[in-house]
Amino acid sequence: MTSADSGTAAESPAQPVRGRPRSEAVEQAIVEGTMKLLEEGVPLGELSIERIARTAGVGKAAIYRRWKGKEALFVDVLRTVEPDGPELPGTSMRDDLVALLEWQRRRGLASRSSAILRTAHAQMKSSPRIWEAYHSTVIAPRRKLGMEVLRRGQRDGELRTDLDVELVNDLFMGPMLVRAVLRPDADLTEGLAQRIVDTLLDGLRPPGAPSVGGAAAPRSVSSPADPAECARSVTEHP
Amino acid sequence: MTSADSGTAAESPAQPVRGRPRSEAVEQAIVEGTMKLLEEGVPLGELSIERIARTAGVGKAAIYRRWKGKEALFVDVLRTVEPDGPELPGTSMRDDLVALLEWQRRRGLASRSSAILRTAHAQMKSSPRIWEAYHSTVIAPRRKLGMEVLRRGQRDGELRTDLDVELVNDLFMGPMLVRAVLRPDADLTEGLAQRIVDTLLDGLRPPGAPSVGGAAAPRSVSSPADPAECARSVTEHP
DNA sequence: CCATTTCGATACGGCACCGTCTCGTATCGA
DNA sequence: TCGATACGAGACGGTGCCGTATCGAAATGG
Repeated sequence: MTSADSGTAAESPAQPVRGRPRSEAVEQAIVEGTMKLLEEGVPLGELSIERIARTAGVGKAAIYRRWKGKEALFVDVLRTVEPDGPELPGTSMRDDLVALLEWQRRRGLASRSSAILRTAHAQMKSSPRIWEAYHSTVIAPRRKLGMEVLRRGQRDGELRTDLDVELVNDLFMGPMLVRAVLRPDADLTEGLAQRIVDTLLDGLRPPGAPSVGGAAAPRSVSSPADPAECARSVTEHP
Repeated sequence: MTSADSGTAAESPAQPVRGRPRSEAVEQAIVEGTMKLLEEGVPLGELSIERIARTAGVGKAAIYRRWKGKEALFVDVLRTVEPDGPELPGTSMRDDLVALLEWQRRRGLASRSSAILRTAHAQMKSSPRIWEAYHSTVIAPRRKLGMEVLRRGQRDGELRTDLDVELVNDLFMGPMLVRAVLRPDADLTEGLAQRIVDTLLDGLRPPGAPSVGGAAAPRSVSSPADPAECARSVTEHP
């Protein structure tokens, strides 16, 4: 994708590579060294090419030969470290959601992924390029996956159809993301994914649906009687 | 309270201040300048005493006279910028939760608070002192407040008693936090707090409990018998 | 009036890093 | 064998920041 060149480049169709080829081992050492530093909690601001070169045991030139600067390198590392998305069982929306959340939970437990995740979120405000790369390669696909699961759930009668799937997606992912990303000391015990999904489903499942727990009376949720007159009452704050 | 403590000595009980007193304006200029830089997205790693002094229009010595270093200053800025917690209406658990989430939403919309919040989260991994200060002065009290609201809700029959309040708290706060803190481009439209709380409550409310307004059907959520209650359904979603 | 302390400004030596460039060596294609 | 390129190492001048010190000018109390 964008800027792909900077990445593990060397994809030149017709290239009469004349001299010594670039060492793949050096490539890996650089990325690995960067990840190691990131894992140790070194913020992006304290990362320097010289320090990475020292850690990786390579010369500075070897890095500048491949990447334009620290930022481009970081984007590549971001893409490299990202684990593959979870495999969805496909048996039901509920099971798929559990799988998605369970994957997030494990990811939060992995220090490598976790630390880099944090740094990425930290820097995205100051560096639109990093945020752009991270969003398009990591967040967007995962989010899209969640949406599809939810929409399928709506078709199959596992999820109320009167709700905005964007919101529902955040209702499911939010709690786990907060624990995995925002709070380093949070509880991420086994079974958390199921608990979240099932607790939420108890209210999200449409009236007559079978599955885990029985649902009860029908409910009509969002049909405002008269928006005009009840519009405020909660909206004012000094 | 703002300033004048934590960082440096300052609070000496009986001090025969002999010479020229420290200017309160200088104090404010320093904190204000730091906030301005933080707002602009400058990460903590790129913040320097010299840059702060330049921005604030003060001498470096004026800063070193008050704070031990960049970290101590940042902790003080953190405390200063943090807005007061929300006032809870106390009419019901549901209303209190809406107030809590609404406060988070507004906070997410305020660029100042938001940017500093992000930076704080970014740096806490690498700097335990900052995380400690931020956690004890900001996160812990707010979290405690949420817990109390939920426990009171359990006592009053507004919330199922078979659920872990820690988890429930994350179920409520997670979605809003994700949008406010993690995703800079997220949707934070008016009425989001109500939508989250009510959608979740539809499953969190114990079986036989009456709706907010009381009376009638257990689960008929939005049959607005009470105008104060129908505010939740105001969504104006694009 | 004078000692004391703060003010902005700035000079100081030191340090880490920047990005480029040059070594001597290693490794490829021709 | 030879030209080209990559390798680690590190020299190079430049930049920005560090934390301290010093300056003359305010501002306070005794």
